[in-house]
This record gives sequence, structure tokens and C-alpha cells, in this order.
Amino acid sequence: MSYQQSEKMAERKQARRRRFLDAAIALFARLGYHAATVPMIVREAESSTGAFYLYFRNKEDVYVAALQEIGARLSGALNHGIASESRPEARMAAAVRCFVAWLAENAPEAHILMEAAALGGRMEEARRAIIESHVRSVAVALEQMAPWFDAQERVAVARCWVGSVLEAAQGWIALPSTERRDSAALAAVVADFNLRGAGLKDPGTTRWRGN
Amino acid sequence: MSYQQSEKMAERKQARRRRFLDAAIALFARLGYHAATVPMIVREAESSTGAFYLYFRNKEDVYVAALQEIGARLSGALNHGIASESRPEARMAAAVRCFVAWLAENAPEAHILMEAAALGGRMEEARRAIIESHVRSVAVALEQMAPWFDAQERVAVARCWVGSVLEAAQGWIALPSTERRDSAALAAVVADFNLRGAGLKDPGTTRWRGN
Amino acid sequence: MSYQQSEKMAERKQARRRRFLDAAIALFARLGYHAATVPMIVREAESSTGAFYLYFRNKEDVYVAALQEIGARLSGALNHGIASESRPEARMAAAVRCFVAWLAENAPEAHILMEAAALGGRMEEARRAIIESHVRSVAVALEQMAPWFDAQERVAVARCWVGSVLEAAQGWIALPSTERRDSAALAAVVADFNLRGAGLKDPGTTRWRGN
Amino acid sequence: MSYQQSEKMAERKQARRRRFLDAAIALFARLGYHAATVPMIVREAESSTGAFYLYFRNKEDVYVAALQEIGARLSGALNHGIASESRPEARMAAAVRCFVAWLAENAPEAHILMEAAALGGRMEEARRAIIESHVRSVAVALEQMAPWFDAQERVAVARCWVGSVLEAAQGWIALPSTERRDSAALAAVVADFNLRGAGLKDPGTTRWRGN
DNA sequence: GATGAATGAGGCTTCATTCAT
DNA sequence: CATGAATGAAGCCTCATTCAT
Repeated sequence: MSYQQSEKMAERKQARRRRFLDAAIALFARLGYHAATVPMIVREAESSTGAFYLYFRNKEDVYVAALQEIGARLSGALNHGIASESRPEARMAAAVRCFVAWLAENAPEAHILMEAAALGGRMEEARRAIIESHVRSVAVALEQMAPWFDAQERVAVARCWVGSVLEAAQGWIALPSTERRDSAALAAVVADFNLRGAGLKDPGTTRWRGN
Repeated sequence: MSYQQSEKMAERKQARRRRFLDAAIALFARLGYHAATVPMIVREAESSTGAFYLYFRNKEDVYVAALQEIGARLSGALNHGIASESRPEARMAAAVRCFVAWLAENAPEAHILMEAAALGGRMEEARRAIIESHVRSVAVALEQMAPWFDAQERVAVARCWVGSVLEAAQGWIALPSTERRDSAALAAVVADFNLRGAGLKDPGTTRWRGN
Repeated sequence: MSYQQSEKMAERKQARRRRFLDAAIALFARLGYHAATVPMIVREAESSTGAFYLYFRNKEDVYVAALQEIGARLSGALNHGIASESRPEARMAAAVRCFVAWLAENAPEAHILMEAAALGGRMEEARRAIIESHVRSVAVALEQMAPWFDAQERVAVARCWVGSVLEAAQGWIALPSTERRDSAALAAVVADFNLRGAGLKDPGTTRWRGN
Repeated sequence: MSYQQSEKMAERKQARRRRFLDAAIALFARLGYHAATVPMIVREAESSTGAFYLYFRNKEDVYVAALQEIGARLSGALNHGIASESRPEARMAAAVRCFVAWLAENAPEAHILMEAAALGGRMEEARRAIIESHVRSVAVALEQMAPWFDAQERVAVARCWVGSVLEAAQGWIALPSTERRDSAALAAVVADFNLRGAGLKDPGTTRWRGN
């Protein structure tokens, strides 16, 4: 019986924690780290200040947790999007498309991802970890597909790859919603850019030679 | 006589304003917008609170001014670096190299440039204006050099271009200084990546065909 | 159990709020709105800045609350003083006497009542509401007792009535305390003045004709 | 020659002082003592901070000067309005009418007159002096016309008289301008109220007896 | 475990007044 | 005489965090 109770307890704890986390994500996304206050998060989560500090050491702590959650969601979307493709180039192109699409569809969360770059300490670190994980994924893929790069170049190219995706998506988000076109078209351009940039796609077949 | 006086005055005013601006840039770079306080800036500039508000309406106001100053310095470096080249591709490659080099050499200022992305209001706007001006420059160059892109693609490609440069530089800065290699080597990889990505460089000549 | 707790809490909260309010009244009365500072109120209430802003949104907010409290006290005194009289004229005379007496005995609070006239915004409004309520009371009474006035005249007369009371009391308060005589004598003169002014008392019976 | 110069000088000084004073009156009237700043007054007067402190010892000083100027204007209006009447009662009624009319037509200046009641120190004193001078005028008039009052009663009645005028005018000013009727009608009611209140008008002749 | 009242350091900003030019 | 840049004390208010209940 005590087992059942503690199980229930653990469930509840997790549910409560999740409520805080969701509230925090929503508020950080909408208002940013400094403007979103702990009392706000508490109210949004319909709980109490005391409870908040039971689940998180401090405000920075929720922010990091929120960031990691967002990173996980993004990774999930990427993996899901890649799964249907089998050819390496196709998988990479799919990854770019998913990345752009996810950022475009989750603009608020994307905002957290950008803001974190300037918050210093563990928060900046957590963001870098997310970005680095994607950079590493790209670099690993390039190891097979673009063996003409040495290790250093591979990382540099991978970083360019990720940077172009981030900035393209951010630019798209920054447009007034009336001017935003289909994000899929943007994603295609970005994917082509990166594949060509990494030397994985012959420009001639598309436009270069014909010119 | 009053002319001379007012001239001297004007000089002094400019000097004082610059002292505030320099102090602000240094502090915002080191601590970020929120952690750098007006009293700190005042102390660093060896002046008084009142004087500060004589030259800037707001804390936000200095930040925007700092951002614009940084944007101007960066543009200056770019223009200076491009001047010696005449071939379009060479000019673009030089621009990338200068951009990366400047960010690498001015890491603190680069930090301000990144942070501003998440500060909202006029600050975010000022940052976007700087980034957009570079995106536009690239897009204009592409109009001549890569006529196979339509207008929309051009902007998207230009944004990828700028994004890859920013992220590459940021990644380099984030490295512990012991692991940082020559930033020029990085710049070369980034430049190649972007030229190929825009279809301005045949990958075959370097590695593609050989594969 | 939680019920008892929250009940105790509610009591404490009310007590604390009252401490702030009393401190505020004392300080606003002594120093005026601008010279009385929030830190002073906090110190006088032996509490903390944060607590203050837990109970009041603003400095303006406490001021309005203080004003309303004073208005309530004054009304209470008036109602209590009127209760013992039954004849309409006697009731009105009693009201005047109570009003004057209260202002005379509560000079500091009276000062708040006067100051508020020039503080703008919600504060001025709150003052007007208090004054208007008395003007309306007088006007209503006149409806029965002085039917020869039309509605507009009634309000004008009521306002004169209230104005004369306020100014008389203020003048009395402004006297150096050594020169102040019995405020009851003043009140009697004021009451007579107003009754005659409203045509509710034949001057002849007292002095006019006989003279 | 030096005489002429110094005469010109003196004129200029006076003109300059007046410019400051007018600017101050306009701003104190519109914004109140605390919200109107010295720099504002300087700008409005198209002069310099230094010059300001050449003509006034401090901010309080201009305020007092402004107050006295307003008092003088009001007195001027009163005297002018009274001049055409010869019968004592008629003169007093005319005074009331002028007083109300002037306050109604010079609402902003009237605001200064009210605000000063709460500013403490020399400012409050200056206001009292103005009010007292009117109270005394009324009291002196009553000495002849209403000999049935003793000295103390006379002052009290005079103060009621002035208070009723002030409050009536203030109430009229506070009305939204769409609801304001003819201020002359108001003035007539107020004048009657005061004359009756002082026993200078038999209510019977108008309404009392007939009722 | 849960609650939410309380804390208080410290941020941004204003403005009367002075004084070097 | 005139100017207006400079000063700096002091005000109002926010919010992360703690702890008694």
C-alpha cells in the first residue's frame, strides 16, 4: 500500500513539476528571462512560491530546465523527420527542413533558444550544449559523406550549416506575419545552400553549368 | 568669442559622450545588459549620474547607441578589408574573412551583438538593422554574381551566408582560448562554404570531382 | 485547520495594512504628500518596503486609501453627532457643529483633506468624492426644508454651505494655538450663517429686526 | 548717458523678470508646483538657468511671486467690478460676482490658488495672506453694515463668506465643461446666500415669508 | 509537504542648484 | 552679466528568495 502511495506521489510530483515547466516555457517565450518573474510562473502554474522552490533551486534552474526541454522537443522533431529518409543526402536535407519548420512553427520557443545566448552562466552553457549537439551531428554525418574535409574543417562547416539554419529561421520569424511566405520554400533554399556549401551537391546540375 | 567658447564646449560634450559610450560598451560587453548598471557606467566614465542622463535618455538609449557604434566599427572594418580586392568573388571572400576576423578580435563587442537579439524593443530592432544591412549587402552582390537566384532566394541565401559567419565566429569565441586556432583558417573555410553554397565556386576544382 | 490558519492570517494582514495606513495618515498629515516618503512610512509602520507594496500598489494608492479613511471618520463623526437631534434645522446645525469640531480636533487629517485638492489624478478625485458626498447630503436636506430653491440653486447653496464650513475651520486651524478660542463658538456662528444663507432662519428673531 | 543706459537696463531686467513670471504662472497653473520644473520654466521663458537664479532665489521664490501676482490680478478685478456700485450691499454683491467670475474665467490661476494651500512654508503663507486680505475686506465692510456682530463673529462670518465663494467656484470649475452653465447665475445665488447669511437681506422679501 | 507573506538590497531616474567659461 | 553643463542626493519601486504556519 505504501508502495502505491509513493508511486502516486511520484506521479503527482512529476505532474506538478511539468506544470511549472510548461508555465515557465510559456512565460519565458513570451516575455524573456528577465521580464518573466517567479510569481508569474507560480500563478500561471496555479501553485505556490514555496512549491516552486521545491522543484527548482532557483529561477536560473527552471530556465535551464526549460531550455533542455525545448532542446529535446527540437531533437525529437528532427529525428522524427529524418526517419523516413534513407539516403544520407536526403536525410541531411530533411534535417534542415525539419529544423527550419520547427523553429518557424514554434517561434516563441525559438525565442528562448536565441535569448539564452546572452544570459551568461549555466544558461548560456545549456544553450551552447544544444547547439553543439546539432553541430556534432552534422559533423559526424559529414565524416562519411564529405571525407575531403579534415576534422577541423568538418566542425567549421557543420557550424556554418547550423548557423545558416538558425539565422534563416530567425529572419523568417522576424518578418511581419503578413509577409511570411511558405516556410517550406525557405527550408528548401537553405537545405540546397548547405548541401552545396559542404560540396555535397553539384551546382551544375541545377544552375551553375547552364550559365 | 562666444563662438570659440561654444566650439570648445561642443568638443568637450562630444568627448564626454564618448567616455560614457566607451564605458557602456566595455561594461555591456563584459556583463551584459541587465547586469551592467547605470551607476557602474557612471563610475567607469568617471562622471555623474546626472551627466549620464544629459547625454542619454535611458539605459536602453546607451545600449542602442553602443550597438550602433559597434555596427559602425564592424562595417568600417569590412569596407576597409574589401577595398584591396577588385574581383567580385574575391571581394566577397574578403568580406567573410574580415567579418570573422573582426568578431574574433573583438569578442566582447561581438557578445553585445548576440545578446541584443533577445532584448526586445528598440534594442532588438537596432540589432536587426545591423544584421539586415549585411544581409542586404550580400543579396545585392548576389544579384550580379548569381543571377540564377530569384529575389526571394537571394535574400534567403544572403541570410544563410550571414548566419553561417555569425555562428562560426561565435563558436570560435566560445572555445577556451587555449584551443582556439588561427581564426584566419576558420575564415577561409567559412568563405569557401558560403561561395559554394551560393553556387559561386565549383566544388570540382577543389575536391568534388576527385571523389 | 487550514481554515483557522487562514483566518489568523487574514487578521494579521488587516492589522498590518492598518499599521501602514495609520503611519501614512500621520506622515501625510504632518509633511504633506510630496515630503512624506515611502521609506518614512515603512519605518513608521515598522515594516519593510516589500510589505508596503504588498498592500498598496503605489504611493498614490496609500494616499487615496488614507483620504477615504479620513472621509469615513468624518462621516462617522457627523452621523453620530446628528443622531441625537430630530428637528431638521437642529440636525443641520448639529452637522455644521460636528463638521467644524471634527476638523478642529483633527487638524492634521484636515490638512490632508485640503492638500488633496491640488494633487491631481485619483487623489483629487477621491477628495472631490468626499466633498461632493457632503454637498449632496446638504442638498438633499434642503429639498425638504427649502423648497423655494430649484435643483440648481440647491446644489449651489449646498456647496456654499460646505465651503464656508471648510474655510472657517481652516482659518481656525491656521491661527497660532495661543489665539484659538473655543471652536464651539465658531461652529455656532457658522451654523447660523448657513441656516440664514439658506433662508432657514429668520434673521429678525436674532438680531436684524431688533436692531 | 549712463543714466539712460541704466534706465534701459532696468527696463530690460523688469521685462526679463516678467517673462519668467509669466512662464512660471502658465506652468504652475497647468502642471502644479511639483510637476513644473525649473528647466521647463527656463525653456518657456526662452532664457537660461543662470538667468533664472538671477531673478529668483529659488523655485519656491517664483512660486510665491506667481501667487502674489495672481492675488494682485484678482484684487484688481474685484476693485474694478465694485467701482460702478455705490450702495454697500450692491458693492458686496458685486464683489462676490466678480470673485466668482474671475475664478471661473481664470481656472488655471485659480488652481494655483488652491494648490498653494498644501505646499507648506512661505507658499502656504502667501496664499493665506491673499485669502486673509479678502476676509479682512469683508469683515471691514460688515463693521458698518452688520453692526450686530461682534469682532469675532465678524471675522468668522467673513471667512464663511469667502469660503463659500471659493468652494462654489471650485465646484463650478470641476464640472466637465459641457455641464457648466452660466457662471453669472451661480454668482447670483452665491451672493444672495452670503448676504442672507450675514443678515443683510431679508429672506422674507424673496421667499421665506411667502411660503 | 504546501503555502504565501515578508524581506530588503539595489535598480533606474529626476531635478534644484552651482559655477566655470 | 549670461550661459547651460555638471552634480549627486534621494525618490519610487521590483523581485528572487526565505521561513513561520
